[in-house]
Amino acid sequence: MIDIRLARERPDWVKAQLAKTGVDGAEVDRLLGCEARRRSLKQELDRMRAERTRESRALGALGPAEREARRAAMRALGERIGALERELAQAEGEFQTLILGLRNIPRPDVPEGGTEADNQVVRSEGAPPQFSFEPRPHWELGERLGIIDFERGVKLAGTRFYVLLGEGARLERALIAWMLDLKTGAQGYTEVWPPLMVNSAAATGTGHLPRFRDTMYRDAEEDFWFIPTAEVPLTNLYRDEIVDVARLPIYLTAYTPCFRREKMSAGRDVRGIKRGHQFDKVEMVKLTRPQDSDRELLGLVEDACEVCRRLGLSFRVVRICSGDLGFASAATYDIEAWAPGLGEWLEVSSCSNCTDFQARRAGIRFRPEKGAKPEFVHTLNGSGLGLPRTLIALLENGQREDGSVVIPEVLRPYMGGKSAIEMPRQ
RNA sequence: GGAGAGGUGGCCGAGUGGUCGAAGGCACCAGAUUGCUAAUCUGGCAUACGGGAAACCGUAUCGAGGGUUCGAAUCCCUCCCUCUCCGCCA
Repeated sequence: MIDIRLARERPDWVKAQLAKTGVDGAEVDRLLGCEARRRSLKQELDRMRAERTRESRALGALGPAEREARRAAMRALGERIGALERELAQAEGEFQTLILGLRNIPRPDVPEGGTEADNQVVRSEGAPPQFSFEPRPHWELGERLGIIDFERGVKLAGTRFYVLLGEGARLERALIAWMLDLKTGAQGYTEVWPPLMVNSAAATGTGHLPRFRDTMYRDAEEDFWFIPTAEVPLTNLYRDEIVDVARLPIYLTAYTPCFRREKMSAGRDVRGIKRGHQFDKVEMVKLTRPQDSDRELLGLVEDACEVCRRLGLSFRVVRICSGDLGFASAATYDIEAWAPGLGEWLEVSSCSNCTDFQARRAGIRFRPEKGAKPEFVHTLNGSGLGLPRTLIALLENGQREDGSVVIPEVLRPYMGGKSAIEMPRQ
């Protein structure tokens, strides 16, 4: 959530910043109006409670007869306090709804723009492969190789599910193991194996609740939400804690399956493995001091690029414009890998600086120095990478005319030394 | 799932209706002191919100939420969590 004090002190500035993301200034006005009402209610309530405390203590010292005489008046005061408390609770609830529903403020250097079309390609790396034949899409390659089974995925679960088989399953496992080795090795992240279900508090901490409850799967009876990304458990690891400043920055990584309803994307990307209800991802999360987060975002992007680079993929880095930023993000870079079969750039990673937005929601703080007041950390997250789209890029880039697929050098030790996935014998 | 015990400040731990935000201890910070690498003494030391230029003041917070009461850490109800034992299970 945003800093309500900032909004109170510089409402015009906050409105101007949020306007860049498409937020109507009236929303900020509503929030401030509600906050003012809440504050004045609290002030009046504080006065009345102070009176009650004072009088009650005096009563305690009195004899039974006098106490009895004043009881009615005190009771009336208690009832007025109760009424005011209910009123305050309602205002407080409204305020929480509003502030939890308001998105993060973009960093000042984020390019302004309304939609995806205004995103900027920052740089490109790696030449796209040239084919002497028409490159096939991954679903064709996967089915012919017998490593992706769409029909049986539908049989088991439904549309948007698939099954990886044989070398396909092995390749997925190889990618996970290799990526984690890279993250935990040269890149210095600490590996985490978190719960795949989290409670509402955690889902609220990262900004997924309350606004995006429709996008998550949940347990019907208990307060469990299937994680849409490992960002949720990783960022919430230190929820309601004051982390030792000497430990910052904290780098975390985890491989997890991710679960998304994809209701909003009905009809989009229905073919292939680009968008499923369940997918694997290796995620990176950083907790940093506020003054370090801009620099750490660049490092995060670089850590994701390095995965593409070592896989031999052709990729580009895209700076997301203000209007296309995610809810919690103040600055985002996407990394897109070229998929020659699909003929499109695939978002394989999205790296964001969420500044103090999530830290405020989740209560993650640090003490800059001994005796100083705790401040909110900055949180960052990025995919390193999303597995299905990486798999698409590998299959489509590595394909040969006979339908076999070359395995990148770095993955071969994880694939039993194999250098290619060959077509099955008829 | 059943039975029992328990959840109090950074930690340990007292407190069973009234100046209790909460004794005491540990840890921490400041000062004093001692000729020795630490001891002793004194003082300070929760968080959030609101008001105030500030000193400071007010309110809330003793797992969470309700209730009783003039007044609740303390009594009642519901829920959550932890521990022990039993059952069940990968």
